Amino acid sequence: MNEISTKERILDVAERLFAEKGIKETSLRDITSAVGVNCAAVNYHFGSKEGLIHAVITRRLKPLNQERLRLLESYEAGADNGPISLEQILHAWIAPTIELYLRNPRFMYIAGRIISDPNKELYPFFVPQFEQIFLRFKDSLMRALPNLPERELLLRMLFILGAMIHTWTNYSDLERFSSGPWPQTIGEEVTESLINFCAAGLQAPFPMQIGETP
Amino acid sequence: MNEISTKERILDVAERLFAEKGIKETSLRDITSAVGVNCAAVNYHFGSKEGLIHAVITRRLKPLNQERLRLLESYEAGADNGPISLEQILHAWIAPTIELYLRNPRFMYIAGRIISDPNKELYPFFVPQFEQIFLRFKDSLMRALPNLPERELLLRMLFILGAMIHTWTNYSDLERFSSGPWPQTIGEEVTESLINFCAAGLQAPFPMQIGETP
DNA sequence: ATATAAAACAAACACTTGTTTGAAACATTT
DNA sequence: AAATGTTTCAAACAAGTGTTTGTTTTATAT
Repeated sequence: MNEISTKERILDVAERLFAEKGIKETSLRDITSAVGVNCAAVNYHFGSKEGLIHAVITRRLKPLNQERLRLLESYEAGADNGPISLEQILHAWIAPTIELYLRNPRFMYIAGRIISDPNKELYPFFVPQFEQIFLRFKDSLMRALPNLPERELLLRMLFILGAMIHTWTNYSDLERFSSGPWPQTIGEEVTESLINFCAAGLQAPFPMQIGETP
Repeated sequence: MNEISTKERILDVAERLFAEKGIKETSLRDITSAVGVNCAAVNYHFGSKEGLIHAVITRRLKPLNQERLRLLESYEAGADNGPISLEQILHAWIAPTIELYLRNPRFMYIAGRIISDPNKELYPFFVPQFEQIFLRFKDSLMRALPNLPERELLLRMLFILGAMIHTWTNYSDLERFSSGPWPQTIGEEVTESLINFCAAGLQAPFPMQIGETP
């Protein structure tokens, strides 16, 4: 009755292997043999390997961006048309990713990898899912930082994106540099540190800026 | 006389193709046919594909880290044993990468990709080249920020690393979000913005910290 | 010029890749 | 129970992978 369908089991295993070995480095036979089905199952259920990749991505990315938008709008509604704090904007942007990471660490590896992939095969599919939400947050940040030139704001958003993605994918590497014990997985505390760091970076005085109101 | 050896031409082309298509996605035949030599040339000169990859990396990474160390030590020598500014530390860490990027944008793509690659095949080779210099900068930062707990410092260094790498590899993506004209390549100005952003982030007050001396 | 070493070559090797095919097993509906 | 549609399977396909082999060309040294 409550069995998981083959289609969904393929998605789960593919997500895991994509994260562990990389997308290109994972063969369909790796996936299907781990699931325990025939190698043709992927082509049957998803049409092609690319179809499988798309399905793996969309399954997580859609709810993630919906949650981001939901949070941002709830904060903005609470401040009725007034500007909301940087911390709130950053929280709406970052917190859902950490929640998703806590529930499913593997997907974040995949997302981070696709974004930093110079082979832009997946870009035409991936970027449009980000465009809308990115512009939405850009608008929010422009209202919160009215004196910051657009170019500088975009650069700082790029820095934030990089810090966030890199934290997902490389947090565990820090263990070797720590003299004390190092928690194996990312927790709420890291979210706070990241938001804290980024908020300070966003508020950094812009060198060329004159007559700024603090 | 002044001809470029086959070995070096292979390195140049491999670097270009690795950056454009990815390492795993680039076949030896892609490289050798672009150079105009036989497909066995790579195995002859570098032993294997992995040998070629190692050679491509080391050629750029070694001078980069040497320059970073040189800058850091020159700053520290100028302050005779006193603490040096965050901006100086960050400059020693970031500026050489941008200089390398200006001279050779392609390598930075490769480096960024290897770091964010979940397939850790290249890690045992790549990370040791970073370990020493990373610890060196960690020490410098700990002296400049004596009140910051080690864990928080390491996290912030991770954020900085991510911002830097992501800027190398994804700067051009910002064009689509800019309403005005967007310079195609990264210039000195971006370095300054990055250092500015990271310095502010490093100096962010740590929530759990009490009795801090500014 | 001749011997010796280095470099480049064509051709094949064994292997893996994503995909397709046609038949078998299963489930559902009539 | 028979017919229909869905899912799974074994087997093969064509194309591409890194690597090895033995030979030929080129350069260097005696």
